[in-house]
Formats: sequence, C-alpha cells, structure tokens
Amino acid sequence: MISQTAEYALRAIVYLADQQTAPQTTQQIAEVTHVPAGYLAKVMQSLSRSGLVHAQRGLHGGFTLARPATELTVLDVVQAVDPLRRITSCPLGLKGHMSLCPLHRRLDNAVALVEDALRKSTIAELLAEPGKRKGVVIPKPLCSAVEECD
Amino acid sequence: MISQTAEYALRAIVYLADQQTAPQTTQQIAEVTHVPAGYLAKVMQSLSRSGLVHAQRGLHGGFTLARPATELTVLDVVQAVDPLRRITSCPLGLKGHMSLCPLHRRLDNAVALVEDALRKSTIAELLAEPGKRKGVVIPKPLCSAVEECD
DNA sequence: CCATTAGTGGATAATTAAGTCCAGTTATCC
DNA sequence: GGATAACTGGACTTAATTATCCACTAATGG
Repeated sequence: MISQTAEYALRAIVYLADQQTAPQTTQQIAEVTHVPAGYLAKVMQSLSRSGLVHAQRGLHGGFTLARPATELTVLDVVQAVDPLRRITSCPLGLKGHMSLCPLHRRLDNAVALVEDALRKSTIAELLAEPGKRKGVVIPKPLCSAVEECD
Repeated sequence: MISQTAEYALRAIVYLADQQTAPQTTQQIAEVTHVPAGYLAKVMQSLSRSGLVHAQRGLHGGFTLARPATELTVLDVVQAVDPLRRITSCPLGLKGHMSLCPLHRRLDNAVALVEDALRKSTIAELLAEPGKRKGVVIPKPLCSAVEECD
C-alpha cells in the first residue's frame, strides 16, 4: 500500500521536524527511526534531490528540513520517494477507452482518496497531536521523547 | 498501490461476471484480459482457493464465479489475492505504543478509506454502468463488447 | 478405455524493491 | 593543510514479485 521506502522517509522527516535545533546525521536518524542506516542514506539522498531536506556535509553536518514542517504534508514526502500513481489511462492499453472504464475509475478514485487524505496532514500536526485525547494516550511519533519506549 | 496481481484478478473476475453462460478457460480469460496466460493460471488458482471462483477440469471446463456478481465486491477480489494490510500496531515495534501514533494512525486511515471505497462497488455494478453518462461514453470493462477497441 | 481438454503443482527464471559496502568528495576545526 | 566528520555515488547482494514451463491429474466424450 505504502512502500517500505515511503515509510522510512516519513519517519526520517518526522524526526527532522522534531529536532530542528541542529542537523541530524544519517546515523542518528537511523537509530531513532529503526531504519537500516545504509538504506536510509539512499532514502535521504532521494529526499534531498526532491528538495524536501537540505544536506550539509562535513563536521556538524547532516540533514535539515528544507521547509517548515507546517508546510510539509505527508503526501509531499510519499510523492518524493515513491509516488502514488494515479490511473490516467486504460492499463490494458485499449484504444477505445478515452475515459476510464468503471473498474479503473474506481481504482483510481481509491488512489485519489489516499492522496487527499495524506495531503490533509502536515508533518507539524503529527508532532502537535500527541498527549491525551479523551483519556487515551496518543504516543508521540517515534516515541523517542514520550517515555522509555524500547 | 494495488498490485499487478490484484489488477489481473479483477480483470479475470469482471470477465467471468460478464460471461456466465459457460466456464471460461485460462486461455480465454488471458486473451481478453491481456494477462500472461501462465501467470494468470496462478492467479486463478489463488481465486479458486479463496472460494471466489469455481474450477472445473476437463473438456468444457474452466472457471466460473462461485457467487453472484452482485454479492462480490472489488474489495473481496483484492483481499483474496493480495490483501490490503491495515496497520494495527506500531511498525517500529515500540512497546509504549498501545495506540498508533499520529503518523501511523493517518496511514492506517488511508488504507481504511481504500477498503471502504473498494467495498462499496460490486462487480455487477462495474458491468451495469457502461453506456453514456451526461454525454460521455463510459467504456465497458475489458472493452471486449463495446466496440472494436484495439 | 482412450484421446483430448483443462486445471494443479512444482521448479525455475526475470524483474523490481530493499538493503549492504566502500571508495570518493566536501566541509569543518585546529 | 591535515585529520576527521559526513554526505554522495556506484557496485553489489538479497528478497519479493512477476512470469514461464512442464509434468501430472481430473474430467469429458466417443
């Protein structure tokens, strides 16, 4: 549904949004987000090329968000590393299908719903929400700071 | 988003729903749906094991729908061959997260939206809808009968 | 019962996604 | 400017998905 790569990217971005005081290295991000460091390096490259994060080399370098978390949506991150693909033309390549048939119209509609849903949440919101809601504990993403989660 | 295998399964099911007069062989289905025959055989096996279709061997054999198309949803088909996976627990395996964090709550919610959307359409509806709607031609799934598509 | 038709199951190959490694480049600090 | 820190890019491995092939079994009709 949502690829492993996109999941990793989201964790990394959320972490960066939560740690804006200084650039975070691939190693640091990898540890907190439980993503294989070597692979995360690739994912971060991808985020960097897409302009979502800024990479700084050398001592005290690392990654920082390229825009404020309030202007960065979950969809932005997903699209940067592993785009949701809308169905724009008949997957069977049938000539007669100028518009989508009912089947593919519905499948595309499902993708659209996901797009819409993910576009509605900013990264900032994800970090603002935790605490208690109606008595239920909503854990902070990555858990790092809420309590001693494993 | 939706796997190739699920797409293939849907095409096959739609075709079976449209051809209920006689069992359809893997070869026949493969040709109309433009699915590689060898692979389709596997997909059909999967649908058969899930109980969505009935397999008949021997001469005049082939596959038939195991239930009426009006009682078969798009979701049923997808779940049979390549299930959408809801996020029920923290993907990082964090102990402290009894409930999902805001990030994964949203991702799971997106999956739920897809489930809901796909559950709302029956296979019968897909075949009933084609024709003209507000002057726009809605092609029949697989196109086979509407006109000489490709 | 025999020939033919058609699904079944297993083994295997090709492609893509995920993950690993390492040498190379850039930046910082002393 | 040399040592060190950290991203970059490329080559490579592993795992999962997609796809192919073939021998086997079951059903039909004559």
